[in-house]
Order: sequence, then structure tokens, then C-alpha cells
Amino acid sequence: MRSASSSPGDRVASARIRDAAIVLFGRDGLERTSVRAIAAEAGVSPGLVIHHFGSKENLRDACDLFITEELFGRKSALDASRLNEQLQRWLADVDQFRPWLDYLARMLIDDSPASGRLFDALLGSTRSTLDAQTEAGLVRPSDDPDARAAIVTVSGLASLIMSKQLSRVFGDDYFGDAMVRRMTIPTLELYTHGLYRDDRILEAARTALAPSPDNDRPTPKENTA
Amino acid sequence: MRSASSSPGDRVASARIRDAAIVLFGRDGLERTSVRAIAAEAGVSPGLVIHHFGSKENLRDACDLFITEELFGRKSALDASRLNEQLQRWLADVDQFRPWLDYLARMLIDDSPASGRLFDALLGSTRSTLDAQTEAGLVRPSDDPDARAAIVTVSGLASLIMSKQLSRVFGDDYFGDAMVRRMTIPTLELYTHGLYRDDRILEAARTALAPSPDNDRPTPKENTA
DNA sequence: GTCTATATAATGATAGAC
DNA sequence: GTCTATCATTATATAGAC
Repeated sequence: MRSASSSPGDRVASARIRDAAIVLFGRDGLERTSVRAIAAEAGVSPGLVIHHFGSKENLRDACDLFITEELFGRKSALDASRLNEQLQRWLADVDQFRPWLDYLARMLIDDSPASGRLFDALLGSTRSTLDAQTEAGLVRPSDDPDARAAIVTVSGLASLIMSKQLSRVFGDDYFGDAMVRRMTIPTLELYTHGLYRDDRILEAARTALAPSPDNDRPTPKENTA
Repeated sequence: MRSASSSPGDRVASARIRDAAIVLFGRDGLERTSVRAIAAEAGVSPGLVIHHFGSKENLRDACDLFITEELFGRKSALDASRLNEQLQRWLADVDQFRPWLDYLARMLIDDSPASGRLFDALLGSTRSTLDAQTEAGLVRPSDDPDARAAIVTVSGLASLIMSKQLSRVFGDDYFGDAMVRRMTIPTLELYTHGLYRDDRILEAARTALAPSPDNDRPTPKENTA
């Protein structure tokens, strides 16, 4: 397995540049990262970065491609099980894969061309996983499986995107074990027993959204934020 | 109520500049927005922007302050009910408040000094709302109320941060009614009945995380992403 | 493949007139 | 308060030597 840290000498320069770019783009963001900084991180000259990738934008595309291929494999077909397995691996060794996780989080919030494809793939994977688990009797059926998959997807990604905030709140460094341990059981608890004690709020919302032409109130969201 | 759109002439220049900055920072991000672009949006010269705010960074701080004061009020004390009420108002009229919602989402992902305070306030508000609802018998008690509040908070914010992705998936323009309507019932469904049919996965995780010194596996997250 | 040196454009910020 | 003109810095990207 290729290391995510940059140890100059063991890879060719173009790979070192790409890896350095992933680290810095993921850590500081695309705009805050200069070609010079990438060159310094990779131990090469700024000119070589452009020589290999043509432009900063092309380098970003190369990083997007690399990360998505690491996640999904070279095959264009979406393999939900491989994606889940790969994500598990990254999350299981955060110290090593943090740059890739950071880059992934950046991809999801900087809506680039690759961003939409990535989100669609994650959503599709969640959808098919939930379908399989529903068929296996593990997960409850849903009236709107697509919407449910979207909710589960964005909720899962939320911990990734806001991992810095969560780590700080839990007195942990950045996506450390303490945070993961602290979140796991309550998350599964929520997904097992829900939050509300009875159907009152759900039924109230159903009534409010029921067929009634003059009803265009903006749907009671009931403190879900 | 002050309008969030920029119609030059009805406000003093410094307010127009600040509002323009909120629009552009929220839409394009801090780094992609130049002082010149803000000046053009506000209908003033670039020099005036610096004259009023000293620097781009100070202008950003002023925007952070403005948005947080709009959310929480001028009082430093955290008032959960006011915050919830204000968020409802913004979400109920997305067309008007989109710039503020966008700016809010940017604040949460660009971890600035104000970002941590904002997140803490949102978390605290969620926590106290859940506490009140628990006491009222509406919400189930939790073994780890802080962790549960964190999960609910980031999950709620996830829809805000990834609203562009969600809108696209639901064939809607950007946080439109279709998306909100489509998400509301499944979200409440999830919060009412949960996702899993029984306790198997929860119990498996509890066992895996049970007191066992040699067990430092990275906690099975079971496809929540 | 890799470097140094440089061109060119855009940025944040300043100075001074009005 | 507001503008125009400009400075100094930094950015990406190019050119050509080795």
C-alpha cells in the first residue's frame, strides 16, 4: 500500500508532486495552496510542477482522479462493496489516510465537476447498500428510498466534513479514536431506536404536508438543526 | 426586515459593502472573492472597501459578526429558542435569505476563529432543545446526550452544507421547495422509527466496544456513509 | 527530467485629490 | 466619504539552459 505521507526519494517526481498537492489541497484548500508550496512540499522546483501537469487546474484534476480511483477502483462501474470496504480502511487508519480523507471532504464542499460525480457515486452506493439490507430484513423499508439514502449519505459525510469541529468538541485531536468511539454507539442508537418517543411529530408533519392546495408553508423542520 | 439583496441607494456604503461581501463570500468563498469584486457588487471603488474596513480580513470579521448577530441577537447569552426561530425564518424564505444561509455554511467549513464559536453555539442550542424535549417526554433519553446532540447538529447542518448536491439530486434549483418537501418526511421518519429493524447491529457494536483491553479495532461504522 | 530566470497578470493595500 | 492612480507583493505560467 502506497503511503500517504511524502518521503522524497521513493517515488518519481510526478507522483511526489501529486501526493504533495493532495496533502496541501486537503489541508489548506485549493485557493490557499500555491504551486510554490506544492513544489516545496514535494522537494522540487515550481517549474517542474507546471511541466508535469500543465497547470494548477490540471493538477487538481489529476488529484481528483487519483482519489476517486483509490476509492472506486479503475473500473468505471460503481461497486458499492468495494467503496464501503475502502472507506472503512481509510477510517480504520486515520493517521495514514488523513490526507485522502481531508481531500475527499474538500471535494464534497468545493463543488467541482468531479464533486458531483463523487457525491452521486456515494449516494448510489448508500442506496444499494440500504436496498440490500432492507431485503435482508436488517433495515426497515422506506416510502422514499432515494430520499432516505440521501439523508443517510449527507449525515454520514457530515462527520467527515466537520471532523475538526467534532474532534475539538470531544477534546480529541482531529478525527482521533476518542471521537470515533464517542460517536459510534449514539449514531447506531439513533439509527436503531430513533430520536422521538412516538409518532406525534411525524404525523403532524404528514398532516401539514398533506394534499391541501393553499398549504405552501415551508414545512416544520422541528429543530433538526 | 433588512433585505439580503443589494439594491444600491437604500443603505449607506459601508453596509452595502458588507452585504456585497456576504453575498460573494457565501457564493464563491473567501479566497475566490477579490476586494475589487466586492466593490463592483456594492457599486463603489475598491479603495473605499479598504477605507471602511481596513483590510479584507477585517471585512470578513465584520461579516462573521453581522451574521452571528443576526442569528443570535446582540446579546452574548445563548438563546436557543431565538436561534431556532431565526433559522426557521431563514429556511422558510430561502430566496431572500440564501446569501446568509450560504455564508453560514461557509463559516462552518472554513474553520475560522468565529467558526468554532458558531458551531459551539449551534451544538449548545441543539443540546438544550433536545434536553427540553426529553423532559417533555417527546424525545427518548440518551446515554450520551452530548454525543447525540453533536450527531443531530452535524446531520442537520449537512443538508445546509451540501444543499447544492441535494438540490441537484432532487432535480431542484438550489435549496428549493422540492428538496425541502422531499427531505422532511424521510428525515422525521428516520428520527421516529430509526433505520434498523432490530437491535442486532447496535448490540454487535456494543459488544465490540465492550471493556476489553486488547480491543482497539476502529469501531465498525456499518455503512453509515 | 529538472532547474533557474523571468514574463505577465491579479491581488491587497496605500496616497492623495476632491 | 469617495474617488483615481499607483505600489508592492504574490500568483500562475513560460523560456531556455543543462
